[in-house]
Amino acid sequence: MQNIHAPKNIQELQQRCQQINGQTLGQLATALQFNIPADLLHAKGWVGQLLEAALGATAASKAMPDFPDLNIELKTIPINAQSKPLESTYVCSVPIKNSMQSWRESWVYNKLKHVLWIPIISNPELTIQQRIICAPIFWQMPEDIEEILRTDWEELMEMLQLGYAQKLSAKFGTYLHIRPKAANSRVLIDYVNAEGELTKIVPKGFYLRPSFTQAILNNYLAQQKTLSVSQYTVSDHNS
DNA sequence: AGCTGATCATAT
DNA sequence: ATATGATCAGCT
Repeated sequence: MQNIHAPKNIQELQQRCQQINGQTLGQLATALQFNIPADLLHAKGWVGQLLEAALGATAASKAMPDFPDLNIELKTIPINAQSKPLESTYVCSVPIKNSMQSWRESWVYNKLKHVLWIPIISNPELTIQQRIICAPIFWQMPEDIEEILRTDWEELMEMLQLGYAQKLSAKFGTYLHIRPKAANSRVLIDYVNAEGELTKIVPKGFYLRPSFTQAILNNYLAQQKTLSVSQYTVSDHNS
């Protein structure tokens, strides 16, 4: 596996997903000549970048889908052997200064409209190289889900526009919520609060709660499919 | 144990 | 500084 170009069509992308389905991250990293980090603390984006390389996602691009020609976004989901998401999913940064957009114009909607989810069995007791790539989930945002996301997004953006960023905690939002997104909490940007005063806040990002990705996984599993072709069968429910 | 706030690396 | 890719880790 080498010199991977951008997939020309969705069939080609599906084929590539099939080729890595069931492989360990160690196997894939070796094939792509990626160095395997000792831990993810100092390599938090490593898994995503490995999968990007394997599938021919356009690397180092900005404000674009991972597969621009196909208009598909790639997201890895760390899950345990019971197919439970272990983390939330980062979507994009929150536009603080921009004037109000409509939902359909928003970055959140356009990033999440078509997503290729790739679950990775990532139990903490598994070393990085032992972690297993599962079957791909090609997903298009259903209408009922869109309504929930749209409502979340509109409420969150309204709070920001009205100057209530300080009160806007991660507790708001059914599926979509807002959390800090910065190198650290000392990174600050300008923000006009509800009183019209110029203040500073930590840059923020949109994230999807684990309950959101759990619903996607459950729906997929309900179609009599398994997430992995390896000896590690995700559909086995125990402990 | 799950959630929320904080944090890490790299590229442009 | 801000975008990409996320996971860490303290607190409830």
